[in-house]
Amino acid sequence: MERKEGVKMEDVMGNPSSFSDCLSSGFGFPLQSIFDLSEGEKIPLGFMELLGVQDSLMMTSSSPPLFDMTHQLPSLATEAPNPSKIESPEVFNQPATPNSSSISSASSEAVNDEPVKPEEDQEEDQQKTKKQLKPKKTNQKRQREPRFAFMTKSEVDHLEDGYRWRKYGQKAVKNSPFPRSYYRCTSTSCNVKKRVERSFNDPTIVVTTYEGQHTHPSPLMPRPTLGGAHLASALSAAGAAATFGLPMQRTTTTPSLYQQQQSFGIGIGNGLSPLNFGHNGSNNINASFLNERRFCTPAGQSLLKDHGLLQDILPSHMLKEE
DNA sequence: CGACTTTGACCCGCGC
DNA sequence: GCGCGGGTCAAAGTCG
Repeated sequence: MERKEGVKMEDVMGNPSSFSDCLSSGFGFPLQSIFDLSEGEKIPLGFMELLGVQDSLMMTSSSPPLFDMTHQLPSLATEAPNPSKIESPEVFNQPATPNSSSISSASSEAVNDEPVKPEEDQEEDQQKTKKQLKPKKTNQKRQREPRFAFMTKSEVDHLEDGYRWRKYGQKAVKNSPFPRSYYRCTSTSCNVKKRVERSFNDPTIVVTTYEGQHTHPSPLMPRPTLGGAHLASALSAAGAAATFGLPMQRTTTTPSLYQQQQSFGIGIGNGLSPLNFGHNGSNNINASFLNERRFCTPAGQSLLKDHGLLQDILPSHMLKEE
């Protein structure tokens, strides 16, 4: 059940227009252009499977939109590439508007995750590190941290997110010319990982998957001051960002690149994810943000029809909303 | 010299 | 059981 029951993007997105309506209402400005998929067109879905995404749904904004969404997003409309550009749907089924946004999700492969590993596990990790190739316990499945994935339109692979990451691996991705990179938070005792890869169909889109929760504040930047109409969503994203190290817009040596980034995500997670984001408590905001999402039922309805792990994760009353 | 990246090998889970 | 693909490790190389 771990891999097979991934929620396809079409399930997540449901009716595209409804989904965009949903987003619009959530963000307070039109996003239609972003999600304006022509009928019959497939919605992104490969990513979810690719990411092993499953389970419940949450959405959050992150990254540049976090701080300047009104400026960023409308520009997306004009940037939307020609859908006819899409190729090889059998491989990736890239969104019709690939640069439109980030679709993210968090899986709940580790429903019982805790931010901090128990001592036993830590010892085990250490042992594993020392005796890397030694046999592992057989009856204990490798537990995965909850994951949160999102797509970001960016020309740089490794988005600055306030945390320091060490790359520990890179693998070629099947059916994709772009490799997947594996990063780990450099902070000791922080076991957050992330994977970064480019969309096969739209190389300008970077798919970032965070796994685990930071057990420490960002070493590189203080929590930004947020305000204005998008505070709620911004904070929501900030909560996720704080936890997962989502890219946050900040001044860098390549500001132009970051200005091009556009992302927000649909977190697909277990009970933990949306509401339990953040190690230090932006939960309420997340919750309210999610409530907004929750009542955008068309997408949710469609989503919920795909059962898989969702049923296990979403509150029952959400399931009944269809 | 420490931090980080690259890269090939290995392990593990899953599907057939 | 076998093969495939994803994920991880760690030695070697690179960079500042």
